[in-house]
Amino acid sequence: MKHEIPLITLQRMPVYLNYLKGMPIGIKYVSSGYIAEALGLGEVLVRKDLAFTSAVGRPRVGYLAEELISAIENCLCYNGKRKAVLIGCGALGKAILGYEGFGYYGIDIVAAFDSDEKKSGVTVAGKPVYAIKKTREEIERLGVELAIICVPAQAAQEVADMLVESGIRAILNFAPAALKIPDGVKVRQIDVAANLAILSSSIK
Amino acid sequence: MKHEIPLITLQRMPVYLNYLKGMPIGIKYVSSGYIAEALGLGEVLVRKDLAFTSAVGRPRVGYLAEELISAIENCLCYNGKRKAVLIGCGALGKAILGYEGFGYYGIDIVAAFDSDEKKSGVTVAGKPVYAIKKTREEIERLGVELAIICVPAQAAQEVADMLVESGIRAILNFAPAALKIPDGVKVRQIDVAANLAILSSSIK
DNA sequence: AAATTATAGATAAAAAAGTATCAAATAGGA
DNA sequence: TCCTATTTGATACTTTTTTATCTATAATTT
Repeated sequence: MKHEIPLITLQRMPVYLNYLKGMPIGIKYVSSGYIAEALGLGEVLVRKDLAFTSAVGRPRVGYLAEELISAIENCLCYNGKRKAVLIGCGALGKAILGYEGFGYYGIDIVAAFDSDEKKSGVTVAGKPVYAIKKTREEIERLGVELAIICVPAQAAQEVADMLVESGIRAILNFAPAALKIPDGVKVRQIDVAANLAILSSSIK
Repeated sequence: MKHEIPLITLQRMPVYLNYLKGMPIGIKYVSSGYIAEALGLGEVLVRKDLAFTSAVGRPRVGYLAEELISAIENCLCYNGKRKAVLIGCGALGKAILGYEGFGYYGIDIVAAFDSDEKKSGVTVAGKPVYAIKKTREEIERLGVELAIICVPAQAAQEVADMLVESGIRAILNFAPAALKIPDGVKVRQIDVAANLAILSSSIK
């Protein structure tokens, strides 16, 4: 495996992984051309991406599917298990808590927080919900590195500041607000409406 | 406005828009440097992006905020209003139906569909829910162009095929599955777990 | 066993995206 | 009114990303 996988390659890794996991179980080998065709990418691009993993392909055959899957998984969670918390147990927060598939990437949502004290003490999808003022304490106690923000846009910056102070190292932000975050803390933004707008603009 | 805005620029448009809309109302002009600083981008990049809109800046002053906002909005929904449907009224589907902010981009979710017939007839966040077998009929009747897939991964391809047959032109897919879609129909994928995994991998 | 073919992996080229530099414009102050 | 500082928009340059080409390898066919 080479060093420092470019973000753009990293972003394609889950796409490869999904495709590979979705293949019929009988298939033992996959070629880069086959993957490229299925995903609408160039075959050289696929090979270059896969070159960042530890998988090696065999001429005339391709990659051993099973090996490729674990090589990509390894690449996506090569630091082992990571803990995450979720802030904001509204409809979206609850939906995410119920979402299976984090474990898949070595991520474990260990707790959720909400400003509505009435929600404290309950569990959603098996995850305990705490009052938001307990956030820092719990993050430090549990050694959490990742956070998911599902609060309304107006509250997002305040929550983000608190998360950064608590030592969180990466934030997935669903609030439609550009967060001001110090260097060193990574942020990714998911704005559902914006994504649909981008699609809408790109059709004539 | 130049022609054919690159996707990468289009993707930043909502970011600019959010930032601009979040500014204190007293501010009349914004410079590219100011925006760049706030969003952690290069100032030339911001100017290049904004050059795709119809907004023109004034030397020594910057862009008229109000004008810039509508220029970007115009750019993101320059075809006017678009109708969308949502397939799959589980927790995530309901959360999205309740999400305000589509109208903002000229998008109107006009109906939702679910395979569970018990949900037919009800409304979620004011949107009518129909049986999934009515999808094609309703899409054609209402002249819908956009669709949001919120069904489980196993069902996603089948739903996507039906949407394409019904004449849908762009799909926002929340199911963690790579969809095989004919050219001409645009797809964007949002995979929550994958996004968190990418973040997780990018911290050391 | 030799020839053929499909595929990986490497290298080179091209295209796209981002960054730096600079002239022109203009607001504000001397 | 003239000078200075700031900001746009254009152009040139650099870096990143993607695509094309080529060589080596190994499975398959002859």
